Amino acid sequence: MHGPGRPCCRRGGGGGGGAFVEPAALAALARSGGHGYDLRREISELTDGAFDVDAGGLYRVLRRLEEEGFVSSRWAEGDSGPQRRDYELTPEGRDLAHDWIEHLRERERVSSVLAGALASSLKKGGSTHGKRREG
Amino acid sequence: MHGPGRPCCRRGGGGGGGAFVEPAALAALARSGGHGYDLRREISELTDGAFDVDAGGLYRVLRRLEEEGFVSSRWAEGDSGPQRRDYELTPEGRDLAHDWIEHLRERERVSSVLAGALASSLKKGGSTHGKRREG
DNA sequence: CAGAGTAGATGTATCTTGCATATAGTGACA
DNA sequence: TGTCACTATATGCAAGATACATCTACTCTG
Repeated sequence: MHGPGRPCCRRGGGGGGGAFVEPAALAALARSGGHGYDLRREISELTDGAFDVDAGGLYRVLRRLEEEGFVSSRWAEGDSGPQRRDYELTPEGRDLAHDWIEHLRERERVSSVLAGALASSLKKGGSTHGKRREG
Repeated sequence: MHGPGRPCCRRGGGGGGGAFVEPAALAALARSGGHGYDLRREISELTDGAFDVDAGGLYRVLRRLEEEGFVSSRWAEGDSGPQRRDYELTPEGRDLAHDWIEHLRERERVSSVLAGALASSLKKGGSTHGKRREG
């Protein structure tokens, strides 16, 4: 997005500038903790159904986050069903979440600016085309 | 993001849900048209420097967009310098831009909701951790 | 046993991005 | 002339992210 080497949302190549699954997982985790399958519903509720995470992708993110020390997990003890893994944010995870807040705010702003620019230019151009360098 | 097969920002796999370069290019194009190198500055100005596109990536997007019929281009005729390619939005490109507006608005909303959820949960949890189910 | 639902995980294709690098014309400078 | 910087376009490559399909495993229902 802007600079490389940011601790959050920038790990190397590209991929959309950090994307949504990671912060969504963090947000759901910060709200309710628990296991992955529930986290998915939490995310869906948080965003009013606008953002529905792929289950496989969520587990993948959760495990990556754990590898990096941002969440910790353990198998739940009550075993009356399929094994559940309970996730919890670590202090580092909360720091990461803080970084994400700023990043998301900026993304919000960029989205807004871009949408606005698109809307105003399209309105001006109307049905022909919006090139106002028509000498 | 939500459904597959959307004409805009969803072409198959992943990649951040459509990302920013394409809509940024569209926005710059809708505002001023012109050639790629200038479009880059336009994007930077549009977003107050918050979003600086990689030049190579921009050209790549521009060409893809052209392949798909959303922009058209031709080599500029005044040749007192390196060859420039002038880009222009096609009517299809304006339709795509319209789709992007809605998509960006939603992205704006999701970013906002996620940032808000993160912020409020983190505040509640403070230094320990915010596990509690609103109860 | 078959089927559905919960829960977790992996494989793979496709896409996006950032960085490095190549090409090419023009002007500045030694 | 040779080199450097700037404008302008373009490609190669590595790193990451996502969607979809698929696999395992446990439980309950019929």
